[in-house]
Amino acid sequence: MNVDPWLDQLQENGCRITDARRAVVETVQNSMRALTPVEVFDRARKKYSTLGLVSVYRTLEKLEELHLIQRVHQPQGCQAFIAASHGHEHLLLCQNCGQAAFFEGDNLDALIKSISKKTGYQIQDHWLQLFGLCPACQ
Amino acid sequence: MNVDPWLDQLQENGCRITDARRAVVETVQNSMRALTPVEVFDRARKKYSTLGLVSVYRTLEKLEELHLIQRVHQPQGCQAFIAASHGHEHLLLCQNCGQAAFFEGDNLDALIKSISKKTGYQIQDHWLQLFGLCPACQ
DNA sequence: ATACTTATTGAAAATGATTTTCAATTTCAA
DNA sequence: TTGAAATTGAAAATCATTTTCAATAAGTAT
Repeated sequence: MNVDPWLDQLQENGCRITDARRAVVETVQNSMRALTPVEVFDRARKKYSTLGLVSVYRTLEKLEELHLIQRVHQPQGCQAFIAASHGHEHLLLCQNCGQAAFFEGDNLDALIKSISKKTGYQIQDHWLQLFGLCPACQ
Repeated sequence: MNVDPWLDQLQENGCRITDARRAVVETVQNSMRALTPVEVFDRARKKYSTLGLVSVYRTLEKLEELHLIQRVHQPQGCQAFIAASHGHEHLLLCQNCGQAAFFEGDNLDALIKSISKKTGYQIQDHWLQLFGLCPACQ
């Protein structure tokens, strides 16, 4: 089997393990911030120089399907990906360096119940994201 | 002066009021859901048939600068715009028909303080968005 | 090890969204 | 009414992403 759980998951879902995939997986896993496809491409190519951008797109698509990575929405754009949270966690992003942290412990039940009553909407899901400065950038 | 506050605002910021801008402004104001540039174009062209898509992009850009409209982020995409909220309000979106409602009254101070302490981040801003079904779609 | 089926590859072309360029037109202040 | 400057739509350019395709490589069966 593989050393890496993401590669395992890919393999279990009928994918073959290739150098291109290894390079993309490793690049995303090693990053503290969300990366765009081109950023993944540039970083991964330092180790695997013949990598194609198309393979980056395809691998990111697979990883997103398997919920191993998730898209990060920001005012500047929504093309970047980061290793996915486990369970119910939300993102906290540094507006200076982009460093990402997850947190849990939001309790929005009371709010959601109140909004549901006021608006008549049946609420199914929520997005919460915090922006600020990481310790190093303050 | 103009009847419409958005047109007033545009004018106050050095813009000229044209039929193209009137058509875009009216279209966005009359929509209960977020619209993409192409959707605005299609709707607005029913009243103003020579409108160009480029003018839609340009007018939306101006309206966003003036905080009269805001971009709406959704799993399916982030190209749509809606009339902006006034003050501190968040979006509630119907996942079936797209109808949007704003709500206020989130109190995240306790959560934010706690996350700030745990992570060391200095928190400056937050995004909160609810998804569900509007009364008509339930 | 070997052969073979099938997924994967990178390059190039195609697509789709958005931006820029430009000459003609229109707004609005003088 | 006039004229400077903003705005227009069309076409071209750009940028991100997807599709197509023939060559290659992974992994299963032999």
